[in-house]
Amino acid sequence: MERSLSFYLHVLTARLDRAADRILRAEHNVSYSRFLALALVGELEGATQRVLAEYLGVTEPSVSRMTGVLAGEGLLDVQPDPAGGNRRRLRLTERGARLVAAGQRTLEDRLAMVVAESGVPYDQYVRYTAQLLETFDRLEREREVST
Amino acid sequence: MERSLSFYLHVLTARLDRAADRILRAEHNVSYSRFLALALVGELEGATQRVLAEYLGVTEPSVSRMTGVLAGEGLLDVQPDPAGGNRRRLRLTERGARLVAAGQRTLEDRLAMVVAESGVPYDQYVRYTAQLLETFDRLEREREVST
DNA sequence: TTGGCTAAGTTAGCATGTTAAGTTACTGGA
DNA sequence: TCCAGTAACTTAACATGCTAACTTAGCCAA
Repeated sequence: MERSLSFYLHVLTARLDRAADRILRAEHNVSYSRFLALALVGELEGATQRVLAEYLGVTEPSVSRMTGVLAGEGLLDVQPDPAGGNRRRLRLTERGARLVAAGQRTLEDRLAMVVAESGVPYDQYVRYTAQLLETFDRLEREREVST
Repeated sequence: MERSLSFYLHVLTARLDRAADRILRAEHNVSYSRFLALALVGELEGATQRVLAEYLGVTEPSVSRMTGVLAGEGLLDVQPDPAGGNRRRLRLTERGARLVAAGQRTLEDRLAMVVAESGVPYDQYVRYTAQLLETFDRLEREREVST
C-alpha cells in the first residue's frame, strides 16, 4: 500500500486518542470519550443530546448511552427541556466542570510538547486540519442532499 | 473548549474512517478495519500477527480475532510458520488480493478529491502528518523505556 | 529428560462505535 | 377532540477497540 494520507491520519489519531485516554484515566479517572462529551457540554450550555451528537461527530444512540452513564456518575445534569418537546437539556455539574478544566490543561500541554518536538508548525497544521474537516463536511452534506 | 488540535484530528479522522467504511461496504462489501488489515498483509507478505498488530497500531488480541474472521471469509491464508515457533504466517488469498487492489483505487481517488477541493497542499499535509506520527512514536517508546 | 523462560497467540469481559427499529412528546388539520 | 406526522430519544444487537490472564511452542541449563 502506498502509505496514504487516510492511513497516516487513522494511525496518528488512534495513537493520540489512546495516549489521551491513558493520561486522563491515570490523572482524572475518566476515558477520553467521556471527557470529550463533557468538554463539549461545557461549551454548549444547555444543548440537547442531538446537538451534542452532531458536535461530537457520533450518533444519537451513542450520546444517549453516554449521557446516562455520565449522569449516573454525577458529572452531568440531564433535565427535560422546560420549553417542552421530547428533549433533554444537558449541563455540567460542579464536579463535571472541574474535571473538564483540569483535563484540558493536562492534555493541551502534552500535545503541544509533541508538536513542538516534531518541528511541525502547530498553527498551520491546525488550520489545515480544520480546513479539511470543513471541506469534508460540506461535501458530505452535498452528497446527502443528492441522495 | 478552545478547539484543540487533538479534537480536530479526532473528528476529522472519525469522519474519514466512516466515509471509507461506507464506501468500502457499498462497493466491495468489507469494513474499513478489515480492509486495512488486508492491505497491510498484502504489503507485509508472510508477516506474523504480532507484526501486523504493530503496523496497524492495534493490539494482538484485535489482530487475532480479525485474522480468524478474514480467514473464515476466504480473504486471508493463515498458516503455522514452517520455521517453527508459535507463529502464524499471513498471506492474501487470490480473492483478498483482488479486493485490496480494487479498494485502494476507490479510496485514494475519493480522498484526493476532498483534499484538492479544500485547497490544503496534499504533499505537505501528508509530510506533516507522517512527521507527527514519527515523533509521537519515538516519545512513546522513550516513555515506555523509562517506566 | 525435564522444568523454567520467552515469545506468540487466544480467551474473556468491558467500552463505545454503528444501524434498525421502537417509544415519547408535541403540533396541526379534519 | 383526536389522529397522523415529526422530532428527539431509547433499546437491541452487533463490530471492533482495549486490558488481564491464560495457553502453546520452542529453547536451554541442570
